[in-house]
Amino acid sequence: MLTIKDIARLANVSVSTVSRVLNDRPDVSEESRRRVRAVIEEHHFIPSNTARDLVRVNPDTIGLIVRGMQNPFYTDIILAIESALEHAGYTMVMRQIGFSDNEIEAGAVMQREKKLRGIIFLGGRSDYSPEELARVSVPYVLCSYTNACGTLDKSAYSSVSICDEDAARDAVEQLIESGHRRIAALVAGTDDSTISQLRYEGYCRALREHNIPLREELVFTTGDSFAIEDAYHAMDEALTRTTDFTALFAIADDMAIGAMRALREHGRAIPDDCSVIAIDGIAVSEYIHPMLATFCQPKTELGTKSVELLLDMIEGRGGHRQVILPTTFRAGASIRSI
Amino acid sequence: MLTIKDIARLANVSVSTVSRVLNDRPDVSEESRRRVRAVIEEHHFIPSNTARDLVRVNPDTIGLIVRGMQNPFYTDIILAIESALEHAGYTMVMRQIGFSDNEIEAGAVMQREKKLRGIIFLGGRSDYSPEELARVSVPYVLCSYTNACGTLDKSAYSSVSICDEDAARDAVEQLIESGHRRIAALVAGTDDSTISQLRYEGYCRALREHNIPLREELVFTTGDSFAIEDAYHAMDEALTRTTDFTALFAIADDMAIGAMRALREHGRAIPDDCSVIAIDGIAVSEYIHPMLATFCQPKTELGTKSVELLLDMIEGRGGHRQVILPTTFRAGASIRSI
DNA sequence: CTGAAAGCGCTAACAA
DNA sequence: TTGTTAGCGCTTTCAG
Repeated sequence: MLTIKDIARLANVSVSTVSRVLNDRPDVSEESRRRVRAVIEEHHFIPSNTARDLVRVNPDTIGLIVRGMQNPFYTDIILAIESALEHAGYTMVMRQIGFSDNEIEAGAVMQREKKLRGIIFLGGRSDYSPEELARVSVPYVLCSYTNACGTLDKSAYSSVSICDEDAARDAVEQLIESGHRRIAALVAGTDDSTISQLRYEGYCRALREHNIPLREELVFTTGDSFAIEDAYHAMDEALTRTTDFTALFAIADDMAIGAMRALREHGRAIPDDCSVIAIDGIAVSEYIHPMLATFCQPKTELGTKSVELLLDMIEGRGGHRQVILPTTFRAGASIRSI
Repeated sequence: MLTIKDIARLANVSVSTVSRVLNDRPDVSEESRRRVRAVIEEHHFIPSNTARDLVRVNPDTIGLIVRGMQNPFYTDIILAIESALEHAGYTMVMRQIGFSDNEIEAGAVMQREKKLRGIIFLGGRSDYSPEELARVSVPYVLCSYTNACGTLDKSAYSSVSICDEDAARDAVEQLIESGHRRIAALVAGTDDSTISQLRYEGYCRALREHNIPLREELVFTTGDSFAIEDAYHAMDEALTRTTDFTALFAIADDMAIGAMRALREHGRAIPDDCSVIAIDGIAVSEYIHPMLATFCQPKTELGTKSVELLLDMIEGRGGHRQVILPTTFRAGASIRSI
C-alpha cells in the first residue's frame, strides 16, 4: 500500500509538499506540483481518508442518517437534501442504518468520525429520551419525523414532517365525503409509537368528527410490518372474517397495493365494491390500475426545508423549530362515490 | 471530545487497558474492566473508528459496493449477502454509490480505508478495462452483473448473474408460444453496453429463432432510463405512432408497470388487447392487477453465491469463476393466448 | 516555496 | 494482568 511518504520519495519532495498538492494548496511550485501529480497518477495513489479524517477538522460536512433503504420516497428526499446542501457549499455524507439500529447512536458515532457540523435524521423513530438525544452535540434536524407520540420538549429539537394524524384524518374524510360510512383501516400497529399509530389516530378522529362509531373489527393490522406482502396477508385474513365495509383506508401506499390484491382475490372490485385511499404518494401507486388515491408527502420540500432549518442553526440564524408541511391530495380512480 | 486517554485517566488505568476493554480482550482483570466500563458508560464515550481503522488490520471485513439504491430487488440481495457473510464469520461494510460514480474507484478507496479482505460489487456497469479493474487488489466478485458486452478476460474476474440475453429470449418465447407474432419491445437503450442491450439482444434472438422478422418500429426506447415514469412516457409516445402489436416485452418489471398504464390510457386492455411480460420479479409486480408475468431474478441465490465465490477466493479454495444462475418464470395474468 | 517534526486517537508489540 | 511506547497515514504548524 502506497503512502504519501512513498510518493514523496518517488517525486523527490517532502511529504508536506505531497500533502499540499493533494489538497490543492497554492504554495507549491508548478514544477513540484507537476512531478507529484505525475507520480500519483502513475501509481494510482489513493490518499487514505481514514488518516485524513483523523487529522483534518472538516468545516462543512453534514451527516445524513437514513433508516431503511426500502422506503421508496426517501430517494427523492435524499436527492433534495443533497442538492440543497451542495448548493449551500456543504458536503453530505450519508449513512444507512437498519430498521432496528439506534439512529442516535449512529449519529453520535458519525459525528465523531466525520467531525460533522450537523446531522439530518431521515425517517426515524420518535421515542428517544432527552438524554439519548443529548449524545449528539451538533445541531440536527429530524426529517419526516413526528414527535406527536414522543415526550420531547419542543424547544429541544428541530423537525420537518407532515402531520400524520391530519393526513390520515383528511384521507378518511375524503372517503366519508364520498358517502362512505363503513370504513375499514389497515394499519401496522395502533399503539406502537410509530407513524402507524399517528395515522390510526387520524382515522379515529375523522370517524369521531363525523359521528361514525369506531368499529374495532374493521381495524386490520399487520402486526408491525409496513411490507406489501404482510399487508396482503393481513387483508386476506381479515376478509375471511368480515366484509362489512365499503371503503378502506391504508396507512401507506405500499400497504394499499398489497391490500388491493387481497380485495380483488376475494371478489371485491376496486372501486366498485370497495374504495381505497392511502398516504404517501410513492411513484408506483400512480401507475397501477386503478390509480391509487392518496395524500402525497411533499418529498422535495421535506428535504429542502430540513436543510434550511439545519443551516439556520449552524450558521446561528435561528434555534429549534418544528415545521409541519402540508400533504397534497392526488385523486385516483380507487374511490367511488356512493 | 473524549479519547481513550481521558477514559484511562478517569478510570485510573493505562490506555492499553482501556483499549483491551474496548476490544473485549480476555487479559483484563474484572475489576479494571468494570471500572473502565463504568467510566465509558458514564461519559458516553465513543471510540473513534477512524483511529481504529488506521491502526487495525481488519482480518475479516468484506466491502459491498452498491450502485443505486432505488433498485428494489437489491434489498433482498443485500440481505442475503449480509447474512451469508455473517454466517461465515465476516463483517460486511456497505457503500452506496450514485448512478454515475465509478465503482472501481469506490472499491479501491474502500479497500484502502477499511483494509478489506474482499469486495462484492452489486449491479454495476460491465465495461471496465483490465487496467481499471487492476486497481482493486483484493479478491472481488461482480454480482448481478454480466460481461457479455465487455471485453474482459474470463480468467480475470468472478461474477454471479443471470444470463440477461437468455432470460429475455425465454420471455419473448413465452409470448410467441402463446400465439403472438407481433411483439413490441420496451428497452432503455439498444447499444448502451448495459443490461438493456443484452435483453434487447435476447428479444432479437427469440424472434430470429422463430422466424419472425425484427420490426424496428416496434422497438421503443426510453433513451437510457429505467425509471417507471420514463417508461410510461416512452410508451405513451410510441402508441401515438403504432399499435400494430399484440404483446409487449419490457426489459424490466418497473418499466412494464409504467408501460401498462400507457396501454390502458390508449384504450388497450391487458391482457385482452395486449399481453405484457418482463424480467426481474420485483415485489410490487406481484400485487398489481393484472399480476405481471415475468422472469424472476434468483435474488437470494445471487447473494449467497457471490459470497461463496468470494470466500473461496479469499480462503484459497478457488480462482475466478463466472456463475450464471437461472431465472424462474412467474406466470401472471398479463398474458393471453391468441 | 519547502521540509522537519509534532501530533490526530487508537492498537499492538514488548516489558514489567 | 498491566503499562510504555512505537507507529498507522496524514495535515499542519513552524522554521528556514
